[in-house]
This record gives sequence, structure tokens and C-alpha cells, in this order.
Amino acid sequence: MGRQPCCDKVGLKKGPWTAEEDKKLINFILTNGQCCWRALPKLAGLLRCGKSCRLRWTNYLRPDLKRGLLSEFEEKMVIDLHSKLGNRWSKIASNLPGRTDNEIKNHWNTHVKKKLRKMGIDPFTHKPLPTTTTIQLPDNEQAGGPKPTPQQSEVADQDKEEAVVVETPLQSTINDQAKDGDKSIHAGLFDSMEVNNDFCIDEIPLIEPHEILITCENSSSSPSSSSSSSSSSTDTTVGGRFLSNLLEDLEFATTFDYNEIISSIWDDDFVTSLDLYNNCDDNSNIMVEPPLL
DNA sequence: AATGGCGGCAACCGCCTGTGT
DNA sequence: TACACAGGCGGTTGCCGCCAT
Repeated sequence: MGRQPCCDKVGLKKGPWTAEEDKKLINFILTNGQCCWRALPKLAGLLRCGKSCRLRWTNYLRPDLKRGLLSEFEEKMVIDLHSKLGNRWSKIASNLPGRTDNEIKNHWNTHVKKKLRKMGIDPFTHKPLPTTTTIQLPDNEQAGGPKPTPQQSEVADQDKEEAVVVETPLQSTINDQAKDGDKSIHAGLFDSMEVNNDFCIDEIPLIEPHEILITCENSSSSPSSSSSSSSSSTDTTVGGRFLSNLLEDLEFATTFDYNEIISSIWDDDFVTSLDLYNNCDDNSNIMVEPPLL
């Protein structure tokens, strides 16, 4: 007898989320907080699996999410953390405020892997690629007999790396950069897992629940032309747009009093900060501290 | 201008882990 | 200790837009 599915899948909707569904989810969570994902869809009037709701909220609807490409520094952080933690994306994400594991995972698979290979670094081992004339095949097509799956390889690699900490070429590069300048940020980044510029990668979450960092995105540089071009009401998905745009898309102004709900749940300071964020148009960072729900 | 290939990313699936009983 | 359940995590899939031809 198999495990019971997380929810009754009969009649449940799958695929991209519609603005209406997003609205219901946001409305419900802002009103009731995050609790019991399994029961949430029913209570919120959604024909979705609880897991799907959780994913949608944590990856796209949370107000503390940053959007857009990872900055150079964030990318370096990801590479370094990956060299130490392997594919533990959630752990990596916990060290990058406003970034989700899914986002980092996607970024790794689509951008960083290629970049590292171009630099002659094996994205799995973080060590220099062998300088043979062998044609570099995709990960799962490496020549040569039965091989472990990528996951198995990575696990093995991780085990090795846990035993022996080796500074990768990239780390050296970054450490060199740290010597040249910007020491406040880079200093000690790769020193150890214990102390890392005031945070411990292993144990201490970088963001406290009450401390959410929101970066103002340049409104003219929305993540991709695709999302901006599809921002008309004909597009049913909200895609990667950030909350302010999202709320706009959802037509909260006319159909959903977002401010009222916010005010009823979060305190005035946070509401003011959120408002400030929503209206800002430069690239400054604003610290928004929502009270614990 | 049409179209086929490719890349990026949102979302799903299934397994794992933590917690309560 | 064993079991059930909910939530979390990582791998994978499939859609969609962009770009080259």
C-alpha cells in the first residue's frame, strides 16, 4: 500500500497560476497567516494542492522576495556555498536574503554551470576540469560505462569535500578580489564554515523572521521582456513580477483592499515601509520589518 | 515572415525529515 | 518503538519566449 497523496488530486487544478488564484492565496495568508497548507486550499477556495500553494507563496508571492537576476556577489556566494554544501539549495538560499531555493537551483542549472565550465571549473567538484581533448558531454551523457547518477556523483563529491577542504580556483580569485578591496563584504567569506563575516553557514539563518530585506528593482529593468510584454490582462499567469506589480496586475485597487488587510495584520511601521518600498524608484535597499504573525 | 531549435524558468513529483501520538 | 501526517527538499518536466536561419 503506497503512501497517501498529500491531497486528493481528483479535480485539482495544475499548471500556471492565474491572477485570481494568486489573489485568493495572498488574501487568505494575509488574513490568516501561514498555517496548515493541506487545509489551506479548501479554506481559501482554491482548487489546488496544498503543496502547490506553499510553493507558489514561498517562491513567488512572499513580499520579501527579491526578483531579477542574481547579482555578481550573490552568484559568488552561491558558487562558494555550493562547493561546501552541494545541491542543498534550501541551505544555500537561506544565506541569500530574498532568494528562494528554486530560484537558485534554476540559476545554477542554467547559468552558473555553463559559466564555471567556461572558466575550466567542474561545477560538481569545483575543481579544475581535466585538460584533455575529450569532448565535454552533458552531465548525464559522460562517456564510459555504467556511471552513478549525477546525484550520486555529487553526493560522493560532497563527501570527499567534507573530508578535505580545498580552495577552488574561483575562491582564490574571489579571495584575491577581497584583498584588493571591498574587504568588508568579502573578508572571511571563504575562510571557514564556522565564522563567515558574522554568520555561520551551518547553523545560523541569515535573516531573522522579523527582518526582511527588500531591494528596490529598477522599474525599467523588469526581469524579462517576456514578463513585461505579457503583463496585459490576457496573460493569466503572474510570472516573476514582484509584489507591487503583482498587486497592480491583480487589480487590488478596485477589487481587493490590500492596504486594509495589511493594516489589520501588520503594524503601522511595517505598512509604511512596505508603502515606501512599493513607491520607491531607485536601487536603494529598504529594511522592512514585519512583525511576527 | 515563417519556423525550428534552444534556453530559461515556473511548477510538479516523489522522496525525505521532523513531529506528534 | 512504530506509525501517520504535514511540511520541506531536490530532481525533473514542460511550457513559452527568444533567436538564428
